[in-house]
Amino acid sequence: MSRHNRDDVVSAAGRLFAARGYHGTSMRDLGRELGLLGSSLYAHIEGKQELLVEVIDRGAELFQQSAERALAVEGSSVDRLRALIAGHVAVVLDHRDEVGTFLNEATALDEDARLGVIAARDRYEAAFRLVLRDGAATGAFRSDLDPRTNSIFILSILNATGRWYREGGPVGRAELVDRIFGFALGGIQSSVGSRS
Amino acid sequence: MSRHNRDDVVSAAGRLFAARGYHGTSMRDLGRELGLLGSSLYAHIEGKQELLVEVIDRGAELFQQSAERALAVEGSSVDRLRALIAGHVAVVLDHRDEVGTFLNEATALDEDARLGVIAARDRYEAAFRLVLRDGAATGAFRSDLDPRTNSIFILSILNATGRWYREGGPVGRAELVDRIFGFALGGIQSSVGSRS
DNA sequence: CCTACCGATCGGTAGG
DNA sequence: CCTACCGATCGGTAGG
Repeated sequence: MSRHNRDDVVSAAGRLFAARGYHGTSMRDLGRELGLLGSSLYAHIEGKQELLVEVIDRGAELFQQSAERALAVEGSSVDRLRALIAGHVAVVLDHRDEVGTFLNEATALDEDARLGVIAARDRYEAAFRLVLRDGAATGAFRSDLDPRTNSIFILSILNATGRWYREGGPVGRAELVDRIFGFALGGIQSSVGSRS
Repeated sequence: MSRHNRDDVVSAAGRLFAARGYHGTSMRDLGRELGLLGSSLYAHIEGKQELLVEVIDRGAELFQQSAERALAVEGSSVDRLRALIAGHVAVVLDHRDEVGTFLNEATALDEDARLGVIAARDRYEAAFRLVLRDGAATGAFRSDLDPRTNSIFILSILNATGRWYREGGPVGRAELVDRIFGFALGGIQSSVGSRS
């Protein structure tokens, strides 16, 4: 019963990499997860590192697609920021394993692949910078704040959601998005406090 | 030349755990870092796991002390929030290794120690919740927002700083604190956007 | 802190 | 996908 294909192996790898880390997962662990021996995995893949690359690529791809959809939203910069936030939350919650591995295990990648991930992250962050800059130009956001810093702040909140948010609790997914969006908007619009 | 004491070993362990992760660091790696053999480390410690516990305990302790100092600040809730943020940034930047290990490698802890760390994190987060609640009660912050959610948002930004901020760049440490503080204040004070 | 190890486990391969 | 392995490396110990 239950032969496995390459996709099953990559998915299971994502599960274990996210839960125990790349170096904390052995090929035998991964085999056990699928009901087969560690050595049998090599019928599907070439090596352990290849699995890590593939899981992380999936995560990167999901984020990039989300950004493209969000940037295509008609309306104001505020609308596109909201779409970026909603899209990011959806990716994190619908693909916890790939995202967790993407965010936490990229350090275990070989040099070349790691540089590729860094570049992918910067392309993704650029979508946020673009929206913040546009919004500042049109007066939707304050124009005296650094778009890069604010992009990082918003992404910090978004990337951390997978660490604490649990579905099925008192706060629904839409409410979560509202709260993040509201918090972020306050951070880039208001002129309260010590900022002149 | 250069005999080592237990503290040296723990510090070096923090360096490697933060850089490559607990499972990515071997006792021989750690020995090499100190100029001795892996087996020689056991003159100073009982086991690898003990090193992880100790590094993470140092991180937890630093945050707890910072919170206590911040809560003792005379003045308004806004002043104490600022002190919490400034203290957190200082701990992250002055103790990158312990903090990085505390934040990213706690999953590698044995069950009991891991539960202890979770409890320590909650105690620390409670300081933020307390200040947000006080500020809401005195009218300094909006009272219709959930203190726990906003604490998590602020801590998400703070915990991520070690991942991107580099000292010696265009943004100084005081400026970094200002930006985080301003962003957070906007998030909890303003009533812009879709929040009623 | 080194020498000289230990048994266990690692990623991976040959051959079926 | 299993059997039967391989050399390398793992955390750790005894004895000095």
